[in-house]
Amino acid sequence: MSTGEKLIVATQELLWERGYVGTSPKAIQQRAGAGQGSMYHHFAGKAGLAAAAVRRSAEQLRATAEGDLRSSGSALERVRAYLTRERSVLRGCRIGGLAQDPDIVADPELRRPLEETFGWLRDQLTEVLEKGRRSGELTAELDARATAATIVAVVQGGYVLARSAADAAPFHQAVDGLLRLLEGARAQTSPPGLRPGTETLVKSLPGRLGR
Amino acid sequence: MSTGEKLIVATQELLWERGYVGTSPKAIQQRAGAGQGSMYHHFAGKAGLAAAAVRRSAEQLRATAEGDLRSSGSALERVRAYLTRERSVLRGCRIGGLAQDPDIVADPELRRPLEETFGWLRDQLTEVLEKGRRSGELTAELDARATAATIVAVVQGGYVLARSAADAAPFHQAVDGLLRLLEGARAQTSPPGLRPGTETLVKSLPGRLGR
DNA sequence: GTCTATAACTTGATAGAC
DNA sequence: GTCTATCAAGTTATAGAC
Repeated sequence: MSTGEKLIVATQELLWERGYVGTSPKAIQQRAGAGQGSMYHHFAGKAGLAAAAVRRSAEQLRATAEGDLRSSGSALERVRAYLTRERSVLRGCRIGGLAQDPDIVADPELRRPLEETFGWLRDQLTEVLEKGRRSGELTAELDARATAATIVAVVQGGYVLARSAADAAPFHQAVDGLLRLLEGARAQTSPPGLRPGTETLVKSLPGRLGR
Repeated sequence: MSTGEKLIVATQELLWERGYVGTSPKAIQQRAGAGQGSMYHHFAGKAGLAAAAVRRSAEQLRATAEGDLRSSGSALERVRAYLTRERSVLRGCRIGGLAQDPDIVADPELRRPLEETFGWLRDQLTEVLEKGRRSGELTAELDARATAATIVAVVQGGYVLARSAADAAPFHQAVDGLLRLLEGARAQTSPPGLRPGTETLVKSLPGRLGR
């Protein structure tokens, strides 16, 4: 691995662990096994190196989410795959965690990858939900765009609750609560073309929020 | 206001704006209009002062949330009051934002107010939802505890999305999506004692997720 | 490309005068 | 109680040797 690469990887790790404000060039150099001169030769200071590291982390997050959301199955199964993927909950989100950092949100070049990542993620989820709605899996009243924002927010907020409690449980509880609510958004009427009797409709109700 | 008070207030502001790692004793002293000696006379260094400030912010957050959740109305109306209260969305949560700070979560004295605040908040919401469930307003299948975690997570995650986008819209969208899902958790059968006809049941369905 | 030296400044705290 | 002086260590670079 080149020195430039090592510096980016070290910066990614430190940004995740300590944020931008809490990460010093010295710490980056030590972790990367590179000297001062190397760092300033390859990058334009701390901000330039951080920008490269944040863009890299954003790419990786996208690749991972893409795997979950493009899995086979119904819309709800894809959303469930995304929500229940294994995560290092107590470490938090590599991208979302940076949103709290004042120097990240103040610098457009550092903030843009965050905005783009969450925008892309909401777009992907919106598409999955909208397809589920149009196929008759989800209720016609579902607002796919708003629901997508809710899903992403639950994950990001779950991290906050887990780190506050030093325990992953609140994260999983929040996800569980969301999944139950989403199951309540399954269409009660059948997809276009079928005509269920009233009895079918009524019988399906008690299980609306069950697993 | 006493010098001790001024130092606490200044620290509260700076913790909100810049986090713990990003806040220096010097900045606190300047904002409070106090010298080095004053600060170290009243508090045991940066950590001690921060602990007092975090506890103060936690108390204030609780008082505010209590006002929303103890308002009159149905369970859903109380939850809605909490979720739609006016917030300075782009500033983020004074308490939740600190969960990202490595030095906050590493120090039990600094992290405990966060854990207690979110624990208390989830307890309050659980109680509101459970009352709604038992009264027949909400579906019997609702998991009050998990749903409470989801609600808190949406707010905290909404802040993350808004700060990432430098725009309050994603916050409001996430809350909107959650409120629509919660309306889908309204009981379809009437409270115990009433016996609605099938017609009423069917007619109520199309509005399940509407406003 | 990578290294060390140096610089100007900030950080977090202590000492002691008043 | 509040102030200024002082301090060792760290921060974010730049300069120039190799």
